[in-house]
Amino acid sequence: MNIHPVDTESLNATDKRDRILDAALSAFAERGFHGTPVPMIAERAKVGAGTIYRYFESKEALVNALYRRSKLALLDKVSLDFPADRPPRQQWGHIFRCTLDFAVNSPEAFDFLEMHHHAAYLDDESRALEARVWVTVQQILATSRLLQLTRNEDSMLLISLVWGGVIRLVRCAREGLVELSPSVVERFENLCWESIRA
Amino acid sequence: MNIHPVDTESLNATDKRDRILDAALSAFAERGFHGTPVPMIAERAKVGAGTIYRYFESKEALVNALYRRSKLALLDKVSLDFPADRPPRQQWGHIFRCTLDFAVNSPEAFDFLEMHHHAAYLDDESRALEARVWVTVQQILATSRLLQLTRNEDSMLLISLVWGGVIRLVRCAREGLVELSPSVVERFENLCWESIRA
DNA sequence: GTTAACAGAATGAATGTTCACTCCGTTTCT
DNA sequence: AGAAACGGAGTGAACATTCATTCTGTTAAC
Repeated sequence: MNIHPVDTESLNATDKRDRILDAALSAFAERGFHGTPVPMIAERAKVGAGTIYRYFESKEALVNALYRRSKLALLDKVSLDFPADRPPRQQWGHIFRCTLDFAVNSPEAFDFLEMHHHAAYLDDESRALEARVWVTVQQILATSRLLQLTRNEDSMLLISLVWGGVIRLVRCAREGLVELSPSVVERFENLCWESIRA
Repeated sequence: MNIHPVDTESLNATDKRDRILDAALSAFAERGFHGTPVPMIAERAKVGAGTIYRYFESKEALVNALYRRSKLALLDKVSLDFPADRPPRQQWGHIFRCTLDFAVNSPEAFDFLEMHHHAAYLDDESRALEARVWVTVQQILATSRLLQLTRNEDSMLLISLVWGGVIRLVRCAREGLVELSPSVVERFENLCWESIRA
């Protein structure tokens, strides 16, 4: 018997859907897709196991919804206030800081997005989103290359080096091998830029 | 009683053990640890499911044995003919080429080693091996820094950038976004070196 | 204003499936 | 022949998913 009044706000459907997504994110980021039982997600979300199936058709539909939510969260962060009319150096700085911000403030989402084996269960919509992001980044780099501000090198190689480096930096920070102090962040941003600039 | 050598016997056994490890590697690299049923490994290795338990105590013991075998394969490759008495530039080239060689010739082992979620099931022995490799790399970089041949920067940052970049390059190649031609390999090797040298 | 009836969201025990691992009859060695 | 290795059906546990039921907020009746 619950003698306290029920908070009707918290029973809002959107809110519950988000609770399930949040719970799934923390579980997947920690244990992977196959390593996470649906009932565990239900427990973390504090809902019945059956409730999850009111919001998502299947475990696979859930992980896809989560993937898109996470990817869009990062994409939106970068897109907001993107300095489209400033020099590539500033554009790079913006992307870099947004990404690190995201990694620090939403570590589970960042880890989840960088996990392997997404390919095995991602649906067409998720893959389309992935491709969209990729094309955007390449366009930015192509532009700065035309301006001769970055190296005259295959953009895939430059992106690989810098993006791989950022991901690795975050992982090292996660493992306590590096502290992401403002100084370290700034130095790494410069290090990356030095490695791709003309 | 048995006056015959047991060579044949043990060779067969070793061979079968390797078949199981090979099968596990291809399955784990493709589907992850939790996503791979033991009977699937047995089928790929063309042995009975029970036979696996003659060679490995559990699925977890199997993945640990596999992890160490894969890690040591890369480590041995780098250690063999390591140009310890040549300049850091050549040492880097050696590490880089060995790693790419490994990624190209043993793609499953490379992918498997770079997967997330090893932490969840790796035992002490596996983690000790991991640490050993890490320390070795840091020592090499520390030396070249003393010689003022690489940037006077936190070695963790330099390693993050370069190692992260290599991993990302391999993944891009895997996805068909880059072709690992000799020219690309050489250019990326130089790109990495440029990014860390003094 | 109070109560009864209703709609549909939520639940968690039940279901059928799949898993890691075992056991024992068969095969392969010496 | 005897021993060791093997295979794969068998086993209980854990899984994803379902569904009969409960709960809750809203409305209708008086």
